[in-house]
Amino acid sequence: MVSKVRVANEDLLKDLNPPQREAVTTGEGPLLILAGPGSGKTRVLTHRIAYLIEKRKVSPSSILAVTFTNKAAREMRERVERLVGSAVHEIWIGTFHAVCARILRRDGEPMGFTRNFTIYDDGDQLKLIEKIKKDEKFFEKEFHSKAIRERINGAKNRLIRPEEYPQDGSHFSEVVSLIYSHYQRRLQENNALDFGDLLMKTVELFQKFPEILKRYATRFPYILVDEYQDTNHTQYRLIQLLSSLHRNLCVVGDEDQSIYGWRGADIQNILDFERDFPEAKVIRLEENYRSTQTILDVASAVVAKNLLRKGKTLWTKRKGGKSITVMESFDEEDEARRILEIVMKKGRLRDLAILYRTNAQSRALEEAFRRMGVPYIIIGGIKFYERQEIKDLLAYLKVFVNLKDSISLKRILNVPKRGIGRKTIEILESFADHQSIPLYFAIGRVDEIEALSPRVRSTLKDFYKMSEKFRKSKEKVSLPSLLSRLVKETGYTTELEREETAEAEARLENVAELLIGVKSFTKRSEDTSLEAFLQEVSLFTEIDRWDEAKDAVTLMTAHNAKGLEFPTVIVTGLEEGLFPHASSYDSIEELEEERRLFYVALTRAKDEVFLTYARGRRRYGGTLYTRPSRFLMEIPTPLLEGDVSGIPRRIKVSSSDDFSNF
DNA sequence: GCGTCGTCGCTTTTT
DNA sequence: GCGACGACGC
Repeated sequence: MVSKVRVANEDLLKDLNPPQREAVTTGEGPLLILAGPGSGKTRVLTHRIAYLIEKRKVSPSSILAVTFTNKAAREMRERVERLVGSAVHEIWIGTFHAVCARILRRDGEPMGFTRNFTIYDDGDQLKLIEKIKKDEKFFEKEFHSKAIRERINGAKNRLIRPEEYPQDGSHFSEVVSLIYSHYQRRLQENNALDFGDLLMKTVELFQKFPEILKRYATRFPYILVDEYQDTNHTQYRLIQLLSSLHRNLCVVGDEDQSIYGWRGADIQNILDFERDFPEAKVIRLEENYRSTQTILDVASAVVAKNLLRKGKTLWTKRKGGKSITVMESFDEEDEARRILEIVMKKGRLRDLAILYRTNAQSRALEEAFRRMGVPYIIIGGIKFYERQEIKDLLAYLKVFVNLKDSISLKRILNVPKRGIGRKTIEILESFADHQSIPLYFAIGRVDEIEALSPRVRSTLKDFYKMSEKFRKSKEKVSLPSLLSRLVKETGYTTELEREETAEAEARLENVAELLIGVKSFTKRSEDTSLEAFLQEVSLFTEIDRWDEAKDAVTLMTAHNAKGLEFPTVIVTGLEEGLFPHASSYDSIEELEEERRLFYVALTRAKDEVFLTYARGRRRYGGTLYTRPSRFLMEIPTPLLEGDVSGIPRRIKVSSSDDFSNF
């Protein structure tokens, strides 16, 4: 093992091309690496970290590497470990959210929550907003909770506090601002933070307590950020603050792959890097090691239509390559059938990815695959950790860790059914409000609540006793045994077993899968505490589930495909209104983002690309007749084969076209 | 407190 | 065209 590591060290620069080598060896000062798809970005990042440690004798503990997904973080960790061995454990490698959660658990207490805070997902956010609407009497129907949530999230992405929420004179902006401030207060009462808070509270912590910032900024003289084009304003500020002392900031990104603008990502962050750091060195990685020249030509031709970019020229030693095949279908079922024909001709199913714009498109494909018995994996859609039974069990665990988490508590009070209904919860909540105590403590004091019947009181006491027992045992027993005892003692599975329906069956399977998941977590994780498990689950993403070893076709959205590669890629639903999506029509920025998304989809392919579109698509029952996507038209005709005659030279989109159903 | 019926929103992408 | 969730009745 030791000798292996040493050999790797000597080879640290051997297999790198000149710009890659420069990116790895450039020492101090800000560095912007513009890395096209397939240009060895992760290779450069990992080798750079190894080079810092081995050649520049930088302590591993003074390096911070930030990514967007757990998958990217894990991959970076594994690859750095191969280069430097166990020193990798001292490096902070993690997603923005995980790194912030770690900082806040250590030092966040002055911000008004304790280290065992719960992380609320979008479902929890919605419940909280709805509760506020009820309590504060916002009855107007036009205030959709989801719209309010989007506004609150958007504000947090831009580091805007409730009292700073911009007023445009509309009633809605007043309501958002008001609900936002209630919302923040309630989060604090629940000792909970949402995703946006993880980032925003960390920045606020650093701004309010410069000595804490100084500690972190001193500790991390070397900061690396992956996918810099996807950072939002809050993440941008965070990185600025952390790197303010040493200015050894290395960011890697590609403005052409910026596809998260709708989530607050600001493409300007990467475009302005040289303005922020005038002394920055800029390195372009333009040699592509993934795709054929044909694929690159197509992708480049498409993205060249965008105006908001720095521009780069991708090239590869893999000259030529198969033409891109266009396929026209009658409708989505026909499309699925034809895709299956392509799939059947290929030997290894894991070599194939089918990409689409919206998750809803997976349905027709899924049915076709199932009918033909072809193995497939769908990433996205109904997520594992968002399934009811999983959320139920996790809610129990969350309460054991954080008693103030009333959202989770309410979820489990009557699950499985124990006769605690709406009325009882109302009585408990009103008592809790009057006493200014969290709901859980109200349950501990049921004897003081006269409005409750003796029977309900005794049920609540049983519930309380059981919770206390589990809560106290969580330090003593292992996580898997805690969970299996919980399942048994609450009677959660007994209730499902009695049902004897296919749905209950599936739920039982999911519960079993959760138990397996907990076991595997305990095996692979250093910190096997319940708290650590809950955090991992909260920050888990769909793509983390992707298992490349399994021989199955992968179905996912183009968004989820970023960072992956496949020998064959099939991009489906290339129709006006769908891809590009109709919601992007009213702004150039959004249309350019759609085009970048298409670019991302194309550049996942190593050898072969199929592009499909349907003439009509079922939507809400009716059929919508569609035209081929303008993106097809942007591909130079000589590079295409197949049903090219269906693609008009120019696609006119007139205002009379009805895309309102999209 | 629980089951049934009706309404509404969904299908843009998610850490 | 369906699923989730809320209102209402028992």
